[in-house]
Amino acid sequence: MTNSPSIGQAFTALSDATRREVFELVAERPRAVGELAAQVPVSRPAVSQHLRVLKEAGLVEDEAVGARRIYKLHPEGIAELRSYLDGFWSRSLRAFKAVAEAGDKEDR
Amino acid sequence: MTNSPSIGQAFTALSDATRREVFELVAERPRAVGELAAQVPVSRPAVSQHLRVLKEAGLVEDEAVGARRIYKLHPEGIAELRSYLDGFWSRSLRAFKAVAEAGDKEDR
DNA sequence: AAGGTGAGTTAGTCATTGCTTACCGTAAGT
DNA sequence: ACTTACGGTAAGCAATGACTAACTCACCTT
Repeated sequence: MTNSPSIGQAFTALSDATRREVFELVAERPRAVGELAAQVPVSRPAVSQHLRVLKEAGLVEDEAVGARRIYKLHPEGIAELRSYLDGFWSRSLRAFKAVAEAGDKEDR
Repeated sequence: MTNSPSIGQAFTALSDATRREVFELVAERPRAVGELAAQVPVSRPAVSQHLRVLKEAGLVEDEAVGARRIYKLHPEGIAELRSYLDGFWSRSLRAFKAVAEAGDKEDR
């Protein structure tokens, strides 16, 4: 229960293509902002803004190293999202199957 | 090796709060458009548009029943997204741990 | 101490999108 | 056939958001 970011924030964060790209680069290995900006077709401030969204969603964290800031994954936030999704899919599909079986019954 | 194109659509589809609400209603049990619109604080055409986004993302499917259209989950699309995400989280966290261990080594 | 480099913030622009109202096609009942 | 119910589509509007350029601050050289 640290700063439990809403699930909506995580979806929103990952719904933008550029932001997903940044996130995947960070996932490969920790990187500084300038390095990320070099791999992506937008300016450095834009990357900075994307990183802020990802950070507020609990998906990445940053660490100051001299004048640079190194961004890396925030595994706890990711695990949290992951387990939420697992529950979400299970619930949904369970309900779906329940309805399907009830439908079978009626059809007979 | 970025995204399979539909992954972004799925995230986008689920990033909107109203659309998540519609999706969860459909997940509970199949429903007609008007029924969904009655449960949600937006107009029927708005729900129609949300349903189209969800459908294009492969999350729901529809079936004509008389003059009504019944929307239900599209379990194959959901399973696809789910397994993509599982792979994604595993890859990411594996890379994260690899970096963490390499860092330990250097620190010694 | 001074210049250079790395990064977050602000202001402003332009495109996207979520919403509503109005309209149109289709199915079903009388 | 007419009418009513259901739902998708179109046009238009307001709000959100992704981006850039310009600024400022912090750190790291020399």
